[in-house]
Amino acid sequence: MTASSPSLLQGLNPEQLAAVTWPPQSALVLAGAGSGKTRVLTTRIAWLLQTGQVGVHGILAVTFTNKAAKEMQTRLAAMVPVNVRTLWLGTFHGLCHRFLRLHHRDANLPSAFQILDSADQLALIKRLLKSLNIAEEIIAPRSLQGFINAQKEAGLRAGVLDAGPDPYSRRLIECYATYDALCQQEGVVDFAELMLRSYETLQQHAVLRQHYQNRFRHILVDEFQDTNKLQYAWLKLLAGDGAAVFAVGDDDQSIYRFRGAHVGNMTQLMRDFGIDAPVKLEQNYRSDGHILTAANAVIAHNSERLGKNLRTDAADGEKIRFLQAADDESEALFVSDEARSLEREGWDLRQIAVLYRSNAQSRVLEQALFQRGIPYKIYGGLRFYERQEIKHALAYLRLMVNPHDDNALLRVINVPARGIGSRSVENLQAAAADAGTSLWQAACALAPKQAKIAAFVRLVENLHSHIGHGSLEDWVKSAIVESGLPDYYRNQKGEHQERLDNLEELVHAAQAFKPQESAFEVLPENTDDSNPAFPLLAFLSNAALEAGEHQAAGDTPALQLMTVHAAKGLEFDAVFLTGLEEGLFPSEYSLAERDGLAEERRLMYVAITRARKRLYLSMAQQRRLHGQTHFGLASRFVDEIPAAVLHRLSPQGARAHYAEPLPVRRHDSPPAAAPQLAGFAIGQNVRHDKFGTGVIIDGTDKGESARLTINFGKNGIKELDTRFAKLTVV
DNA sequence: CTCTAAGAGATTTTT
DNA sequence: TCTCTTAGAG
Repeated sequence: MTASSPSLLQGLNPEQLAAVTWPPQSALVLAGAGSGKTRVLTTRIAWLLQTGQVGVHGILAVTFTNKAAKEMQTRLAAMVPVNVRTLWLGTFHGLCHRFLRLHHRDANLPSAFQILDSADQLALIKRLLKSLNIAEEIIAPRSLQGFINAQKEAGLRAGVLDAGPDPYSRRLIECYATYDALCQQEGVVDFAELMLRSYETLQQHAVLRQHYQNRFRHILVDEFQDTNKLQYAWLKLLAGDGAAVFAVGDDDQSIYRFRGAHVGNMTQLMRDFGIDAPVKLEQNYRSDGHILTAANAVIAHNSERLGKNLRTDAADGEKIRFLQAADDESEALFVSDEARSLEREGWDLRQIAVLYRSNAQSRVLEQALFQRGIPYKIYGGLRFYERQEIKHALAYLRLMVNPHDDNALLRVINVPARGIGSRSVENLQAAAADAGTSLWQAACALAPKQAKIAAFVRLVENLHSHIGHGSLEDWVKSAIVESGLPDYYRNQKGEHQERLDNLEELVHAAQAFKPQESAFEVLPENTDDSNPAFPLLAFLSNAALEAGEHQAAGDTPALQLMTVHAAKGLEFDAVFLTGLEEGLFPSEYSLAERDGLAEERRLMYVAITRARKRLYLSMAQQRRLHGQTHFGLASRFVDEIPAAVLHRLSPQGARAHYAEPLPVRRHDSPPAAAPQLAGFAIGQNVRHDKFGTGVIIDGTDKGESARLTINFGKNGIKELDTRFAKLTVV
């Protein structure tokens, strides 16, 4: 074995070095925000390879997002020469997809199975409910979708679910069973199915299981705190008795419980794999001291942590600025003005983020930024492969590979309009149901009698005939042109140019597409699967698994707007954390859930640790939400930040003054001219001996005194008379 | 088929 | 308040 080259381990701190050179045993690495997590993970792989402890063949490296997988791949390639084809590095779903392509027969799937994205899944569910004659008022399609996905992510099939006495649950379970049968019949798998089917296939086929258990000696997992129960079971099954699992994660950054993430997997891993204690990475290379102090202080309010405290060699830096704005509009204007000032001072707008708890908050911010002419970019819109025109084009491509894809057929049988209205489609569906065939077969049967359906059948047959000659790019071009989509969009009034551009872009994407994964390579053992449509199949799978960027990178510098969730894993020179109000952040919903507050606090921790140099916190005393005015108190999370690192800005002329420390001064007059309420006013913050601090949300003047409605946050909303209640203005 | 109007629902989201 | 979806009329 050659000694590892010094350059590989150079520059690692002692913690990182310990993690990277961990003996070939399982480990749980607790990696704090900004502690060099990705570096440790990739260097560990490089080190294992370089020291000859394992071949590329013996490594399985799993991430959650395509972005993270690519990042690792790039970094790894820079460290050691790796054959990307033999390395199993990818997302959970990407790897399961590869596995199912390779072993589709064992998994009982057709070789050309297709992947349903969430929207496709929902469409199929709606169709299913209709066919079962279940009104959407009885079972909402979205809740059924949530139910099915949750069950699959818990590893449960309809057959093993206990209906119990509740007829609604029984209904859901029946729908789940029918849904699975329908998917199987149509040869489609949803995201959760990719995982579950892989897991079951491994479980049921001992030879296959042993093959992979013997093969993967080192299993490395990124963002381990985000794994759900099924993913954990899958990892455990693959690891078997012999593999070393190297899991990197941060329990304090677990913010995806609502979609099935199970932090308990971290302690479970320690138990199942005999790990005595986690390896901790606590040295932070991102944020200045005060920012870290705030982050540590906030997260310390959570119990049941694995325990970790970030430290830095950096200076304290600037204090955290906190603004209590009168309302959401002034908050937004403050952010806008401040961002512009920062830009003038030489900060890069791309390195400044505006974060919020919920997407609805972005509107006010957008308006203010637009008003001030500050370029911004929002993360969270439709992604490339989710756009209507792209999904239409993809539906034609799917019919090209497999005309029995009912979802695809229904999507485009009348787009562009070709005289096959809802009535004709219903007839078609009835015919298919009667004959027990796909819609395509029913359409072919009806074609001799109905000219319009015959035309559509001819179109699809013609598309199908392209396969076997020409390139992927040619096929995509043909599908777009022959479908008539470009004319359809050209003839539509309104903005169609963007859609036409996107269709053009789809052709470019096909041109540039190279299937990266070996899943589509023809294996010696299944040579009969040399399906000539494989490039298209790979292209379609890629479109479903990797829906593309939320926003084109763009070259003009722009402020970055996103939810706190979307900001996880990113970092910025300056961060504006807005809407820090009780009920918003922490969200009202979370307070009702068990451990909901702890998760919100982790979210706050994530938000704080995004900032390198400067952090702004802001709240609005009055905010319009869903058409109603809400009066909110400052978030409890702000109070959890030590006063010593917090600098409260005065709302008036915050910009003009904040260069010098200001005395604590709060806004003490309501934004709207309010009637005198015995010296109080709506919107004011007041303190009561028993109820604590609250905000006046309503009041009636009674001459000498006033009757005030006060929101005391967690202590409830009280009506108090100023004659009796001892209230002091804060 | 397309347009309009009315109604419901409105954390967080990757694959 | 706003946005998305769907039902019904033209």
